Amino acid sequence: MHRPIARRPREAGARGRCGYDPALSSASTPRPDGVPERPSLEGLEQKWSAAWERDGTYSFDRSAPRERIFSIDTPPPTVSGSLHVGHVFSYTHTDAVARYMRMKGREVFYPMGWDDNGLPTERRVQNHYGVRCDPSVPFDPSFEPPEQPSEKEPVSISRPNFVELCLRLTESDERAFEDLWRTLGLSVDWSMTYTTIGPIAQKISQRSFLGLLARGAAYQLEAPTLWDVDFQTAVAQAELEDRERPGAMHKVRFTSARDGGEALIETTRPELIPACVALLAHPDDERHAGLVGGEARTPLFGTTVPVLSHPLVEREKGTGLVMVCTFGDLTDVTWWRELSLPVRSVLAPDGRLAEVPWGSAGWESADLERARASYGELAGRSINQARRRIVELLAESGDLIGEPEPVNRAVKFYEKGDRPVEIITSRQWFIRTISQQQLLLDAGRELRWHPPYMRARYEDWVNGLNGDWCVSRQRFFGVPFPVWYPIDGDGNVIHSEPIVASDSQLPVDPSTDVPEGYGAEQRGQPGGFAGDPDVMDTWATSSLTPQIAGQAGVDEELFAKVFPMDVRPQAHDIIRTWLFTTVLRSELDEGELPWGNAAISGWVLDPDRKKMSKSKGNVVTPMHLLEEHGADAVRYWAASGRPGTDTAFEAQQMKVGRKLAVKLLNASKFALADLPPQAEELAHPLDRAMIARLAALAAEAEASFEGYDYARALQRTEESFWWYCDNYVELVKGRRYDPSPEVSGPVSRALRVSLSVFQRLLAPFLPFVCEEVWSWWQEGSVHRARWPEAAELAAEALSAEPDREELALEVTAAALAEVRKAKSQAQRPMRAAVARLIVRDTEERLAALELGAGDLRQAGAVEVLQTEPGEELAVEVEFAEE
RNA sequence: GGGCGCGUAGCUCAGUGGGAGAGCGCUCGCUUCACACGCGAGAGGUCGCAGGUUCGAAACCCGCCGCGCCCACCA
Repeated sequence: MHRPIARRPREAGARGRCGYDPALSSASTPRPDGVPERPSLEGLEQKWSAAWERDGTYSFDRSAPRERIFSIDTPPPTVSGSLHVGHVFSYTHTDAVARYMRMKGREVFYPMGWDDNGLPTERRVQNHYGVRCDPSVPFDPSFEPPEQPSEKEPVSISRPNFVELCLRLTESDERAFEDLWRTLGLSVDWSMTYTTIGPIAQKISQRSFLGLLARGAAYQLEAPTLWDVDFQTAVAQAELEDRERPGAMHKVRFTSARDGGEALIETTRPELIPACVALLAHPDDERHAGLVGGEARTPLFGTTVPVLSHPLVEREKGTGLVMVCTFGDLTDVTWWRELSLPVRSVLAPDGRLAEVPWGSAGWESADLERARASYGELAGRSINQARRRIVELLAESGDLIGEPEPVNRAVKFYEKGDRPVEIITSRQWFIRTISQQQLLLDAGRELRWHPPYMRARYEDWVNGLNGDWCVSRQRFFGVPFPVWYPIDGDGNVIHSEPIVASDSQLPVDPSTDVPEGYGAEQRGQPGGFAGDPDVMDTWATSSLTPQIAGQAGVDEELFAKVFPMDVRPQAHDIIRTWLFTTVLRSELDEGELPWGNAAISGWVLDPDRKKMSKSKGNVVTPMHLLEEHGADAVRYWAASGRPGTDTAFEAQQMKVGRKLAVKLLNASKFALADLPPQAEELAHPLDRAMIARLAALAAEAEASFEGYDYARALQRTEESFWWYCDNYVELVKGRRYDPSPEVSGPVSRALRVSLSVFQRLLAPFLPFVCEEVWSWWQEGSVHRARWPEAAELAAEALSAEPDREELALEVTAAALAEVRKAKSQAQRPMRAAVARLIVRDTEERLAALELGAGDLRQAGAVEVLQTEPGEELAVEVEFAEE
């Protein structure tokens, strides 16, 4: 039995009134004739970034109350490196969240910093200007770099002059970065930028250091320190990385001092035999029980060393007997400390074996002449040269047992270095971390991590700390330690009694500034003073970015408004450095977390899933990308990378993003161009169902953003938008063009409301195209419009039978899809007329379909629509004669 | 050695207790009155392997395999 469906749409159901969102109600203002004939993405970046700058769209209003402010501890990119796709990727994530928060009514504190201090800049400046920093050279206010830089004979200049050149060079880098960020559409307030070498950063960094010093949380110590022999500076545990290097295991004979018996050890570092201070066995190792407690003699040098036991010795390794040197690795440091061993150091800071005073205290030998002769073969040589030579000497003396056995082993390198780090005793500044471990673990648990599993990396790191944080570097372009040391009458520098800078002096450079109570002429003189020659580790300043951006101690009112910050966005590879040190400094200085949330982003991998890096030659320059695909398209790709997840670089995804942007242009044009006046309320069940769906969508996108899951918000919104274009828009076309205002008025309203929602939901991701389509019909920036409220949309869509209407939308769209399928399979055009359409489905679904029947007939060009009960949706299509 | 994450269509990925999905790519069709930077359709999967829990598992539990990363060791 065929049952025709009534053609007339049902009367509108009951609906309630509610307070309107300003953006919703502004849709009722007369439409300006702002819809272009051929909408295009071309030039939107320039057009809108200029407009945003002119209108101060993103300027931070510091008069906002504290609870409304959302503050972001933006990562300051290293300006002396070049920008790469990874930057674009992660900064887009932050920007999407910032834009969401702004639309939610938060006043967003979103500054930008430039990390310009540190080694990378130093190296560039040295090469670029042909200069070399020498802190002993006096400041020359009129210094200009040579016109023809000479690499062979660099000009020695003072630290302030050197720093000035660093600033000059980084300034142009910073402009290039800002250009890129503006083109990408970061909603940063560009009046709030800072640099990590600028006076405010220096002042805050030095003041924090002096506070730590006064409270005993910073101290200096002459101690074994990780050391890079090329840069000749101390480095920190956090700056180390493992690299696989080939080496060789050498079996070497020591002799028992008691009976001349053999004591065999295995080592990969035979060049350190002259630095040997003990042999160790495991306490339970029967094999060496006879040796423990006695003494042994080193081969070639005849030094007498104790044989001791320690539980850290591994019995299975080598002979079970290990030589302790000062210092071969970090385990040596542990043994040296725990067993109170002496220091016998052979390695100079430049990575060569130093001259040592054989015969004097600590350098006694059973055969001094031989020790001197053997060591004479090594002194002055580099580590590798010395190793080769001592192997020859050991072979000649018969103390090398068998052939060296090649092994591949992981060696620790300074991450920017070319040779393995060594451990050298020197005087350095430290900040206490070991005594803070529990505090730091508690802080890590209090912090909300996105995604949560990233906390594990932090905890691993804190639990694995093996020494306090060494913060001094024997470099120049960094923040100096604000201390001097008195020089006694005999010319000795008294490091134990540092003269600290007064707070009003900050920032100071002790290499040129003079401590209070002294005159400049007393520098370096007996009875005078000497400036601390070192600078701080770059992380020692970067760890204060919340204080620097918020201008702690400089603009207290601002700082109180933005600190603690809401979120720290950063990549996972610097959890152990930047994140860890920032938590540490904030806990030490402020006694609280620096931020409530840590939003951790992944890396960009090349299509072969390798990390993109300059050395692999697989880096794509970001400006080129933006020019080729457009900023919105690139942002789309970036925003589809989930928090914390490494994402492959995919130009194809950018093309998809561009399609989405174009679709939004065209859908907006369809909805808005020559749109009839809107009615006061919705009238059609399908319209109400669509708006109800949008209410659910807005709620889901909001929940995702609140959990920093911008990717899910984008995915759901995009999915919904395509469904809307392909189904809803097709279904309502007939009513939209209907001459009767009774019909076109309500659908006009539905289109305005729905378009307004999509334009706003997509605005955090596609800021340029969304601003463009918003400008066609709305006042003000979409980026200052209010986020669509689910409750208001639900009220707009209020219906007497919401379930049936929702089902109607679903079934009608599904039936339309079936009609399209039939046309496609019959290879007919979509506008081909259908003489008769029979829809079979369950009773409930057919009852719902009644509500959408008019739209279905129109959209499918169906002349007669009939329904029959069935088990699931099926259609029968009779085409009209052609 | 410890930990974290991942393994779903050719590719990139969503789906976390009840119909195996999206986009891209591929194939076929369509000048459709917002859009050919378009529209419609189709093919394509033992959801890493094995066991368990459950009426029911891609999802939950146990084990294994593979990939990536972090930490530790690195005499």
